[in-house]
Amino acid sequence: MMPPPTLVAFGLDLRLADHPALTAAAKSGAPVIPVFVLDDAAPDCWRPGGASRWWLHGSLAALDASLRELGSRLIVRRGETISTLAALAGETGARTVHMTRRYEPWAMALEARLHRELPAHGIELRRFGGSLLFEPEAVRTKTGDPYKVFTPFWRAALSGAPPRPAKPAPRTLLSPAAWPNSEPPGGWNLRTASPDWAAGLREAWEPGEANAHDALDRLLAGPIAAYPGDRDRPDRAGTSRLSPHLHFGEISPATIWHRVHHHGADEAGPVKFLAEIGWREFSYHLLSQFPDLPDKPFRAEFASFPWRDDAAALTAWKRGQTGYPLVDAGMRQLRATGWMHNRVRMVAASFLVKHLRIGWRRGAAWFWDNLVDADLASNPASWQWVAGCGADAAPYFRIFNPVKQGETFDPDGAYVRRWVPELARLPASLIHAPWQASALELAAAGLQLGRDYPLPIVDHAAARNAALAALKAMG
DNA sequence: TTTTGAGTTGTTCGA
DNA sequence: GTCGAACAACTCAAA
Repeated sequence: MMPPPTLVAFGLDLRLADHPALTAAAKSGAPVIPVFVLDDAAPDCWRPGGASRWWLHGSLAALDASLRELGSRLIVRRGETISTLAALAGETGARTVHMTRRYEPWAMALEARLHRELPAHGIELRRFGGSLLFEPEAVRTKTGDPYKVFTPFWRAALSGAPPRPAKPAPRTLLSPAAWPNSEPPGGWNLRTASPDWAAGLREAWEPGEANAHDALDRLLAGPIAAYPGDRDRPDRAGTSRLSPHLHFGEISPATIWHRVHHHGADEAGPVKFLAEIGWREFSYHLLSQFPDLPDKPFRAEFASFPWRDDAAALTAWKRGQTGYPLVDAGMRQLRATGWMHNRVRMVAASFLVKHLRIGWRRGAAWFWDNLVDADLASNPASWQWVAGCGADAAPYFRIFNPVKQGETFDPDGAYVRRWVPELARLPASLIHAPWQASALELAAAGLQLGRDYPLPIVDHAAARNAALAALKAMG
């Protein structure tokens, strides 16, 4: 007699390799029913934005295809999580649900409810790690408090036991006697056909576990050696581009950690790259300890900061029409590809928060809707860091100069030329500050400022001084 | 309890 | 053009 099947409820863990919840189900000898429940109505659930939904569609399709190679498949259902899982258990006779632990406040509340309420349906819930290298409660100061500064956090994390070894994907999965019905995810409208705003996403990305591993391979084959410097160059392919794969759990941080560590544990490139994985860990550590992170400034005095309400400026920022080429290039890259280079994210975010003095939550909301790697830990933690109200935040006088940043990190202007083509014919010496071009130079570049490309919507020096004054007044 | 050293990513000014 | 100092003071984490 076959034991009752186990439901493996997928979330942000859309992979087969190094998936403790799946591996445990496979090893138990019971049939495995992989399910994904889209619960858009869960309270405060931060439903994925447009770019994330596009990615989710592709990632679910890839997971289903991988499961079919093992003779299994992915069952997808849309609805309230608890009743949907209970219904599936009723249809299949399942008595156990496996899932990977999550750390978003709404997800932790949902898991607590599942833990409480599933037994009434005769179902046992088992939760597993796998989305982080270190569980948040495992990294504590000597007094037992959570860390609030990155460097001691990461030092303490690295000084303990190394992350568990990555598990291989299960080689076989037992099928149930009969598969329950699955909805066609195509009917979920995760990807809208018209208007086809996703053309740029398709060109830039391919979701799925295999592509996540390809991205890691590419990093290790070359860019990792020059990572400490090249990661800051938006005109080069110096970053890993792993963020959306990691967000959706197509690859586990433990897999990354061990492969990078094996590649060169003491070299500057691997150390720096793993520190970026560390920032992801730190953000989750913060979110799990301070669930208000997405909504409230970590430093409470910022609650009274007089953010400006300037709809026209906000729109100009979103559209990449601020008149500052590096900011505009980044904002257009975001809209076109669902991603923005990290260095440019800092500059664009700083511009919104300091030059325009528009609140960080407005910026975070736009990023949430447009990033394929939109993440409820990293996104608000990083915005708060830039705004100066976060944990371990930049000092208030640290205001990025978008011209200087462009000249330093995009010295030839290649990045700006790519994303702001109306400036493409300007020489490198003018491309980050086109308003300094003479009439002759503008004519030679076929450019009329104010018509083809905006004049700066604020003056850098004046905006900088106003931000410094406002921040000083708050303290 | 008190003390001490340190803290992702910058800019500007004046010598 | 290059360099060091100033930009503030505070909080965190460990000794």
